[in-house]
Amino acid sequence: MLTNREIADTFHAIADALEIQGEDRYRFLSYRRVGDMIAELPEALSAYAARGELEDLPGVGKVMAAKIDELLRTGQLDFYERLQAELPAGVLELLKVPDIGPRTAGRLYRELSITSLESLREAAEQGRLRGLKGFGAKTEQKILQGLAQLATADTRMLLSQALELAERLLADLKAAAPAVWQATYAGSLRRGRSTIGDIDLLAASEDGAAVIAALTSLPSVARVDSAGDLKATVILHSGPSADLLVVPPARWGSALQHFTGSQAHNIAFRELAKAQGFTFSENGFRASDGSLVECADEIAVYAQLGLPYIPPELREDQGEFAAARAGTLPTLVELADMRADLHMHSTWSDGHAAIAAMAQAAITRGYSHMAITDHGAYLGVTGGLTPERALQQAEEVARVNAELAASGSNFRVLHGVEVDITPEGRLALPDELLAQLDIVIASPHVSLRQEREKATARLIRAIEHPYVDIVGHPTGRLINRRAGSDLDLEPIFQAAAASGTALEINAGPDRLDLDAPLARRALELGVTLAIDSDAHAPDELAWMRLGLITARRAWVTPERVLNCWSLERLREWLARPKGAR
DNA sequence: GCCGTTTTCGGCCCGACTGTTTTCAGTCG
Repeated sequence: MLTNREIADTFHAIADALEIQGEDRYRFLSYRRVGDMIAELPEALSAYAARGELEDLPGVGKVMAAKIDELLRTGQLDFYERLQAELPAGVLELLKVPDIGPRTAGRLYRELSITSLESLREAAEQGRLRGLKGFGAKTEQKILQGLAQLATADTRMLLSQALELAERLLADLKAAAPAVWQATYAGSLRRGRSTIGDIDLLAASEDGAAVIAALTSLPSVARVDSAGDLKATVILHSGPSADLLVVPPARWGSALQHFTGSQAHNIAFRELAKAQGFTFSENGFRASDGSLVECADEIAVYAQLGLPYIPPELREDQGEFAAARAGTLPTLVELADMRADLHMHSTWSDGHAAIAAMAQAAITRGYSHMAITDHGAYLGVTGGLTPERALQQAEEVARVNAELAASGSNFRVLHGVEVDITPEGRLALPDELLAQLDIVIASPHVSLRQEREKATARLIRAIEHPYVDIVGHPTGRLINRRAGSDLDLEPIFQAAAASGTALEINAGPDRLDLDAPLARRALELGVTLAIDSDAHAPDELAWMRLGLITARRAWVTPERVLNCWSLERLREWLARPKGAR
């Protein structure tokens, strides 16, 4: 059975092929929109198909539904096969090169028989491109540069890397350009996606040219790709590119809304504006008489169409407009709601700090409690806790709590463990020990390549274990390095909801697992969530921010998150038999 | 190819920057 990802890729390929062939704009756009929609879908397409709901999906009509159905049933698509026969797959690859779009790709294929990145490079090096009408030496150079860039920038940045880079760039820009009144990052970074392609920056200033000049002369900038009076694109020494847009302060709101996206959200928003007699752009709302309504903040942008403010993390055209109209937008969890971090390690296993030091760091972050959850001994985990050492650790936790109480602090440390889930779904520590601990996280660390059926049964068995409170990083994915386990998530979420087991949004920068679409579906099915740093050092408690952003993208409210509960409420929940939670 | 608070046909988001074509198409976000 094809995954949503594979089917989305097929639709994107169809859209690209149709566009290169010069098909009607709105025909290929409809394929692209459906591809985008499928990529963000919370449930497997087969589930919608089984319920006969394909045509209820936005942008899917009879034709699209039949194509999805054919892909699900046969694993291939006749229509797509025929397209591929007309247009070699290598031609679609050309679209990955910056500055090569569908028109250019089509001409390169038809006029120079270029069918791969390799043959494109040869043709450019031999100076054959400039023979084409409209192509000069400069264009040829740009294409060669684009090909080189493609070879280096093959993976997207982690959210954590992009945040750090953007914040440094903003600081540098503000220092170099006094004319900047306000500046922030926008794009997929502001929406909190788990990986980021390039950095989008927005600055408010009355002197756009000065701000653009300041950006292009920053030491961190390797190359200027384009630069006008209002926007510029630069390539950074560290590899990624950054786009800067400069607008007058009076247009800050409309520009920020425009530049934050997503594209799908913007299209839907602009269609709404149109229905109310406006055209909307980064400059504001233009009425039919030509007058312009400027918006200094985003609240005014949404208010113009009678909508409440929609937080950036929700702007994916995944139901946020309907919720906004109905007044049912969620009150998203915030950093200030977080009272605890319930998954972290100390020198008792593979962490780098003592329990007391981790507690101090947690106190500094404003938490009221935390759980220390060192690894249980199993297979390769070095220094994992044996039952004996776990009991010794309990004494240290008690000492730390006694010292905290003696110093007048109300902060408390819960004693837990992160126990391994064996390939069969058993736990790697004895029940007698687990029963004595305050909190138990069970996580998969080994045998992550099991068959779907086995992997699913394994996780459900752990979820249903009477002493498991949280399942940590449920899929085991590592961003850019390892896909998660092949899991049937619906029954897993149902089991978690029914058994009163929380599922984790692990905030580790390369985990973010569950990711946002999965966490959103888990929430819909009634699962309680935990958002935890999995810190191995005091500084890493700051990773909570990444988990929080991911949770917000999943429409998570504080009520549904263990970490947002008071210590009393959490203790009460932990003390209850699992079936009664 | 889809779709409906100007509905079942006629629309479909918007604008800046670049190169090269002296008036704009192509690309991008």
